[in-house]
Amino acid sequence: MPRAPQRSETMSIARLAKHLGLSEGTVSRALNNYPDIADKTIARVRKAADELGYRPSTTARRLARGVVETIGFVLPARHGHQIDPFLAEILDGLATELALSDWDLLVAAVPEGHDEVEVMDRLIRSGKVGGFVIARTRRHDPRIDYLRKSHIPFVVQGRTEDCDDYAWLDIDNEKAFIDAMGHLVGLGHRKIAYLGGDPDLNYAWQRRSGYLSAAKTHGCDVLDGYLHDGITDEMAARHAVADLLKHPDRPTAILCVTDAVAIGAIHALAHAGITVGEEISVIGFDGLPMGEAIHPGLTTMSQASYQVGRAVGRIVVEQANAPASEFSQILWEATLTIRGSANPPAPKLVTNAKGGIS
Amino acid sequence: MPRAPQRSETMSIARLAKHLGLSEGTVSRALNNYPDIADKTIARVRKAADELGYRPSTTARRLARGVVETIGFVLPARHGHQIDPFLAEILDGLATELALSDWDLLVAAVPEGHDEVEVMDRLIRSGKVGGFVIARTRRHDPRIDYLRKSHIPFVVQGRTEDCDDYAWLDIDNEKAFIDAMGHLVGLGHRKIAYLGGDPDLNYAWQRRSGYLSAAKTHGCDVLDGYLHDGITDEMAARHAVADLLKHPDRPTAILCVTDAVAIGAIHALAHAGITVGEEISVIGFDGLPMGEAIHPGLTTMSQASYQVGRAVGRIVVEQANAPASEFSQILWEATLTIRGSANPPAPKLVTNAKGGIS
DNA sequence: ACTCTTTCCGAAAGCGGTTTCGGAAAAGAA
DNA sequence: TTCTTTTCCGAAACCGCTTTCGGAAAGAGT
Repeated sequence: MPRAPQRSETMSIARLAKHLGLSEGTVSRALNNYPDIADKTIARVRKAADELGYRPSTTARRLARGVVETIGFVLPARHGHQIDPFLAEILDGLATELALSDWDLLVAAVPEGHDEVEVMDRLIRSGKVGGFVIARTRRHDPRIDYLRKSHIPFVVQGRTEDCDDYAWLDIDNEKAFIDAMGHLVGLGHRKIAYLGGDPDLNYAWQRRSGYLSAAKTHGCDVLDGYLHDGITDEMAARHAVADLLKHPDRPTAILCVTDAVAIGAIHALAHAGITVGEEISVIGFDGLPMGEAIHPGLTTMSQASYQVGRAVGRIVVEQANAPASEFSQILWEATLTIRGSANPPAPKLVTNAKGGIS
Repeated sequence: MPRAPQRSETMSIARLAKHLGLSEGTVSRALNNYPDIADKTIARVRKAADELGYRPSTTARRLARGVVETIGFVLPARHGHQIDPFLAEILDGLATELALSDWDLLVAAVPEGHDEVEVMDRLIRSGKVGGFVIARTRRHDPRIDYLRKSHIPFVVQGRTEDCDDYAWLDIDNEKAFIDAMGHLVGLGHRKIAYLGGDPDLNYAWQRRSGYLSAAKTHGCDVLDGYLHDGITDEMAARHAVADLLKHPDRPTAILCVTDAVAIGAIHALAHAGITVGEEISVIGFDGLPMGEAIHPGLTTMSQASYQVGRAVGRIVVEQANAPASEFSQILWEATLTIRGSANPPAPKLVTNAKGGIS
C-alpha cells in the first residue's frame, strides 16, 4: 500500500464522475468534445462541472497529453540595474495574448554565475516550458543557436544576422534611422552626430547602419568624433556629449540609439547651457512616455511595444500548434513622433552669439 | 491497448533505471537523498543522471507529490497604457529569488472583460500555481479577501487597511512623506501643496496621510486648493500645477505622490517659466533613474524595488514551506535622495521680481 | 553454524487526467 | 421479428515520478 495522501478536497474528475454516475473516461471525453458522447450527456457533464467548480488539473493533463502549454521568457541579465521599460510592455502584451489561447507565461531570471542558455536548457529538460520568446537579440546570439537545435517552437523579438530559419518579429531599425536622418536633413541639418549603443546588440547595430547609410546618401560627413558607440547609460551619454561640444566642428544635431540615451544627452546639453531644439537638435528612439515629460519634448521614433508582445505571443502559439509550417518573419516600421527637441539648425550667422534667435 | 504515443526521446527515469539495472523507485530515492540507499549507489545514480542529462519531469513530479512550486503574479489591469516601472523591477527581483529555491514565476495578464480575482481563481483551481504575490494593493482589496479564504500561501507587496492576518512587505509610505515634509520644512518651506494619486490605492492614501499629518505637526496650513487627489498621469499633473500657479497664495513647494507625477509637475512648471528648485521646489517618490536625467535632478524618496521583489520572493517560499508559522510583516523605509529640485524658498522680498536670486 | 539485526533495494499503488478499444444497448433495415 | 448498424459509454492502459512496505542479502552476536 502506498501512502495515504489524503489529497485536499479539490474537485477531481473522479469525484465528478462518481457524482454523475459515469466513468472518468466518459467525463473526460465529454468535456473535451469527443464526437462519441451523446449531446445530452455532454450537457449534463458540463453543467455538473460548472456547478461543482471543476477544473481539470493542468499537471495531470500535461502528463497524460505530453504537451506543455507554457512559454518561457528569460529576463536578460541585468547589465545595469534597471529593467528595460520596453521589455515590461512586451511582457504585458505577451501575457495578454497567451491568456487568449490558454497558454501560460513563465518568467525566469538568470541567477548569478549562470548564463541564459543554461537556464533555458533546464526549463526545457525539466519540461516546464514548451516554447520560448526571446528578446534583446544580439548580432550573433547563442540562445538562438541553442534553440535551433532544441526543436521547440520559439519566436524572437528582433533577429540575428542570419535569421532565415526561425520566426521573428523585428522593428525595421535601419529604416527607422534612415528616416530619422531624413527628417534631420529635411530640417536642414548636415552635421549630425550619433550616440550608439552596444554594437553586439543587433538593434543597436542596425540603427548604426541606418545612420551611416543615410549619412552617405545625403552627403553628410561623419566626421571623426561624430560616431560614439557603447553608450548604454546616462553617464556615458554625458561624456559623449561633452566630447561633441568640444568638437572643432560642432554638430547641429545628435541622433541617439534610444530615448534613454537621448534624455541623457538632452540633460547634458541643458547642463552645458545649450538650448536643445534650437542650438542643437536631438532625436531618440522608443517612444517612451517620459520623452513627453521632459522639456523640450523628445522627438523620437516610436515603436508599439505592447503590440509587439501580443504579436509575438500569437506567433509562438501558432507555431506550437502548426508543426512545420513556414516561419513568420515580420518587419514593423517605427513612426516618427515629432516634439520639440528637433528643429531646423540655428542660422550660421548667429552660431557664435549668446542667445539663440529662432 | 492505449495509444502508442511514441514519446519523444527525452531521458526518463525509466530509461535511466534500465540503463543502471536498477528499479525506478530506487533511482528516484537515490536522487532524492533517501537514507535507505547505499552511498555508492547514490553516487552511481548521480553520475549516470548527470552524464545522460536526466532531469525529472516537473509535471510528473508535481502530480506525484501534489505540490506546485510555482508562484503566480497577476499583472495589474493596465489602467493607462504603461506598466509601472516599479513593477518591472519587482518582477525581476522576484524571479531571481524564486530561482534560488527552484520555484517558478508564472505571470498572468487579465483578459479584457475579466477581473483579477477570476484570473487568480482559475490559476489556483487548475493547479497552475501554489502561491501568489500581489502588488498595487488597494486600501480594501478584493484579491486579498479572496486569498484569505483560499488557504494558499501569498505575500503582499504593500498592504490593505486591515492587514494583520497575512504576510506583507510594505514601504513606510506615511513616514516617508512625513520625512519629505520635514525636509521641506527644514529648508524653510511652509506653503506646501500636494499632488496625490488614486486614494483607493493604499500607498497613495498612506502618502497623503503622511503629508497631512506632517503639515499639522509643523503648522503648515493646507489651504484650499493645495491638496489634489487622483493625479495619475502627465495631463492631470499639468492641470493641477496650472491650478496651483493661479492660487492666490501660491505654494513654494509641491510634494508629489510619485516620480512620474513629479516629473509632470516639473515639466508644467518649466513650461510656465517657473524655475524649479528656486521659485518652487518639487519632491517625488520612487527613485526612478529618470529622476536623475531631468533638469533639475529630482529630489525624491527612493525605494529599492528590486530588493523588495527579492524579499517578497523569499517570504512567499518560506511560507509555502513552513505551514502555519507567523506571518512576516515587514516595513521598509524609503531614503531621501537629494538632487536639485528642492531648495530653500526664494526670499520673500523678491517673489515679485522677475529673475530669482539664489 | 545459526539466529537476530541492519542495510539496501524491488514491487506496486497511486497522483489526476487522456485515449484506444470493444461491446451492450438502441435504432434501422429487411 | 430478426439481423445489422450506429450510437454511446465503460474498461483499462498509460504519462513519469514518488513513496510505502516487505523481504532478500549481508553483517553481527553467541
